[in-house]
Amino acid sequence: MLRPTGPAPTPIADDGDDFHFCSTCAFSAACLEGGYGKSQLRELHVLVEHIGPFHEGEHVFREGDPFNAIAAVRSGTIKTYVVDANGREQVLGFHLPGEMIGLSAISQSRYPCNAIALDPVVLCRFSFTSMAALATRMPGVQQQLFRLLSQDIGKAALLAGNYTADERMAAFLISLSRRFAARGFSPTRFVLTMSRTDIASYLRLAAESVSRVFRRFQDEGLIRVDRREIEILGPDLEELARNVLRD
Amino acid sequence: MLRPTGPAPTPIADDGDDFHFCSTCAFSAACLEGGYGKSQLRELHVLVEHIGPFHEGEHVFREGDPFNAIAAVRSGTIKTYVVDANGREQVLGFHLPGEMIGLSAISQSRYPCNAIALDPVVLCRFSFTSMAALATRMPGVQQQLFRLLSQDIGKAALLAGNYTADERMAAFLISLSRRFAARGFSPTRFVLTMSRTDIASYLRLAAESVSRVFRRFQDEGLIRVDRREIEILGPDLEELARNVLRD
DNA sequence: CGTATGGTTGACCCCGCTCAATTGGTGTGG
DNA sequence: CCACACCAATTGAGCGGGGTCAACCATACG
Repeated sequence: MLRPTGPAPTPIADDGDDFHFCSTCAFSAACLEGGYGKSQLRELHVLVEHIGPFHEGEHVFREGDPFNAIAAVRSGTIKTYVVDANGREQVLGFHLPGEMIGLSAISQSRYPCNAIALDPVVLCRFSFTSMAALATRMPGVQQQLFRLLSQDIGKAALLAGNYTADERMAAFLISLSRRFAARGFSPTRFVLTMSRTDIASYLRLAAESVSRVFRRFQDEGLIRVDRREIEILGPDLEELARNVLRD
Repeated sequence: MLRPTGPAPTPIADDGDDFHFCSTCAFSAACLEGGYGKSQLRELHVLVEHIGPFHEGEHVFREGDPFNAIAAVRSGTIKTYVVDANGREQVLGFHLPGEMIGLSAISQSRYPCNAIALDPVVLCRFSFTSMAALATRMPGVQQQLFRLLSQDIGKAALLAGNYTADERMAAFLISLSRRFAARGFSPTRFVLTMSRTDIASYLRLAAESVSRVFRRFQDEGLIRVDRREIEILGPDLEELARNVLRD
C-alpha cells in the first residue's frame, strides 16, 4: 500500500445529468465559453447519449466497424489498439475521463482501430452527423471540434520520437499525472488501469523492460510503485520527461 | 543514373490558376463532390492566396508563430520538425504537393513546430478563420476539414509502432510511392528531396543506418538507389511495409 | 488448496548506435 | 581546366540499450 489510508479515489467525471453537461467533458468549454443559452445547450445535449457501463474487457468498437459516432469518456479507461499481420497487439493510446475517442474514424467512416474498456466505462456518445450539422449553426461547437481534432494530431507525435526507455516511461507517467490533474484528480497518486504489457506496447518496450524501469525509478526515489498504484515523489521525473513532452 | 533517359519529372501540382483549383489540392474533392456551383467555388477560392516561391532552406513558419492559416503544398516539399532541449532536430513529417500543413496548430493557435522548404515551394494559403466561417455555410467544406484533420491523426500513429529499421524504411518508401501515385506521378521512380539525416530523424534511426538499409535493400534487389533517386523494383518492398502500413 | 495469469528477475544476445575514417559530388577560386 | 574545400553520404569497428528466453514469484480465483 502506498498509504495506510487506502487507495486514491477512482477518477470519475460524474457531475453530468439529463440537463447538465459533465464539467470535465471535452465539450464543456464549447458550451460555457461560447456563451450559449440554455436552449442551445439543450440542443447540443439532445445529441448526447449516455451509454454503458461497459465492463472490463468489453469492446466499445472494433476495427472496421462503420463509424457513426464519437464519444467522450465519462468514467473508466479506454484502450485503443490495432493488431498487426503477426497477431501482435499495438496499443495506440489510453483515454481517460473527459477525453474523446473515435476521432480518427471520421476520415474513413470506419473505425481504424479497436477500443476496449480497461475497467467499468460509461461514455457520452455523440452522433457525428448530427454533431456536424449542429456545428454549422453553432460556430463554438465547430471550433471545439476543430480544436479536439487538431489536439490529437500533436499528441501522437509525442511518443514517436527517438527517446530512451526512461524518457518515454517518465513522459508516460507525467502525461497521466497532468491529465488527471486537469480533471481534478491527484497528480501525484493514481492507479494504472492498464497492464504492464499494455504500457510496454504503447511505449514500444518489452514488458520486462517496463518492470525494470519501474524498479529502477523506485530505487532512484523518483516514484513509489505498488502493483498498479503509482506515487510520483518529486519533480525529478518531470525533468526526465521534459525532452519528450516539450513544455 | 537510374535511367539513361534522365530523371523523373518533378512532381508539381500545377493546374490551378486564378479561377480554378489545383486538381491535386486537398480541397478539390470538397468542391467537386460537393456539387457546388461556380459562384460558391469562387467564394472558397477568394480565400486562397498563392504564396511563394520559398527557396530551399527557407522557413514557412516557425514554432511559436501565431497561427492564422493552413496551407496546401502546391509544389515542392515541406519538412516539419521540432528541436528538443539538447538542440537535436526531430523531423515530424514531409509534405508533398496536394498535402496540408499547419493543421496541428489549430488547437493552440500557435504553430507547434517548424516548417521548412526542402526545394522551391509554392503554397496555397487559407485564412483559417475565414475558412471556418465559410464552413458553417458550406457543409462540404466543413466535412472536408474534418476529414483532413482526422486523417492526420491516424498518420502519425503509423511510424510510432515498434518496427525494425527495415520495416520502417520500407514503409517510408512505399508511403512516398503511394502519395506520388495519388497525385499522378510515378510510383516506382522518384527523387528524395530530403537528406539521409532527415530520413533518419523521421524514422528514428541514425543516418548511418539509413545508408546501410538503402545499400542492403539494393543488394537484395528491392530497390535501386542513386544518390537521391529511388526506383522501386518489385512488390517485395510493399510486402515488407505491410505490417507498418496495415493495408 | 491447485491453477491460472500477470509481474519480476536474471542471463544472454543482437540490432542499431557511436565513433572514426573515407569517399564522392559540388561549388569555388586561381 | 584543375586544385582545393566543404559537406553529404558511405563504410567499418566496436559497443551498449533494450529484447528475448527462461525461470520464478505473487495474487486472484475456482
